[in-house]
Amino acid sequence: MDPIGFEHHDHKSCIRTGLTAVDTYCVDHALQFTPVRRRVLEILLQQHRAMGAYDILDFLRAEELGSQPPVVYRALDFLVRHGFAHKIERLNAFIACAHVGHDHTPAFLICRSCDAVAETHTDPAHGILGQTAADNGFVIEQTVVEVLGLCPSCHSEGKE
Amino acid sequence: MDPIGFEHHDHKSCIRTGLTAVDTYCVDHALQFTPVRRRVLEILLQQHRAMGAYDILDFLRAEELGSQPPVVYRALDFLVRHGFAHKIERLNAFIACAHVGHDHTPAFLICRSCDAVAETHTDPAHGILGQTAADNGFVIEQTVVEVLGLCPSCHSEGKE
DNA sequence: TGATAGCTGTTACTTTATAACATATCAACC
DNA sequence: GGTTGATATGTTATAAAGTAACAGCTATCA
Repeated sequence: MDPIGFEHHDHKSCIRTGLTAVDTYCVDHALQFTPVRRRVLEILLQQHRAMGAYDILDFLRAEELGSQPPVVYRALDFLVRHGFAHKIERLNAFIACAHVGHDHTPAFLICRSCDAVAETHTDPAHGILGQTAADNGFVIEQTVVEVLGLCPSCHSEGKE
Repeated sequence: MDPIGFEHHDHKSCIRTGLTAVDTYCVDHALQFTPVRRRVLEILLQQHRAMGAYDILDFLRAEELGSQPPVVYRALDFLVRHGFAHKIERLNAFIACAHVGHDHTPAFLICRSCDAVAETHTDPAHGILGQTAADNGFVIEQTVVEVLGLCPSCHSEGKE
């Protein structure tokens, strides 16, 4: 499970693979992967970047697939709830999950210069943080890890 | 540096200590710790919880210390920029720093049941995440770590 | 003494997100 | 086959969070 986001790749196959994985998962788990939900995920996969809910809504509007905020927020809620997409809290934005089907705690590397986002993973239960939580009787359920900095290409261009 | 937030403590002294530490830091670093900025920090210390900007603004309004959003957002920006307060992205809220003066990467334990927030710290540069960033040439500048779950007292009360 | 830099006050606005209710779809069950 | 319940969508309206832009104030200092 390498981080996905900064390197070049076969993007068409990455969209296809992502949708197929979710199709399969939804069939297996009796989830309704409806047209709106599918299209929102497809937009996220196609754009391959963190998108605001209203950015996504613009796409839906253009194709008459729902035009009001609750439509896109509900679809995003479904996708996030089932791990098909993630919310980047720091950006108030959403991104397709790069590791559908793998149980993982996502972590994001966010470039502050070009806004590229790469998904990787982490293991909060171990290390100093997990130890602190355990010592204090705190029960970890979900972990948000978002790293800000400079991606390889912005860094090599000497961006400040 | 123990996590601060869930256990009982001498709260008055904690407010006093926090303000004094920032007073000193600002004198040493030629920062202007103005009345509005001081009062916002004091409110955060007194309330000892994550507060939305508009919650803080309500306090300021009541004492005629500025009544419009930019006033509180600017004060918060100052406090966050210098590490006297932190933003909890997940809650769109702010909290006084519990470790002023110590150079640290804050991490927060957030109870989803009672909204209590405890500040602890982490070390993102080490572990799997730091390794991944290094391997990919990503330069880490800032890290957001927010853990959601159940605090000891909500957990022991059997909250779901 | 006027020029600069930084802080505050205010208006107006943008962006992000949700409550509430009506309508539609579909499968399970009698 | 009609009823019911659960789930999804459509829509209006509004709440909550955050910012741009500009005017005015204060202190410092060349």
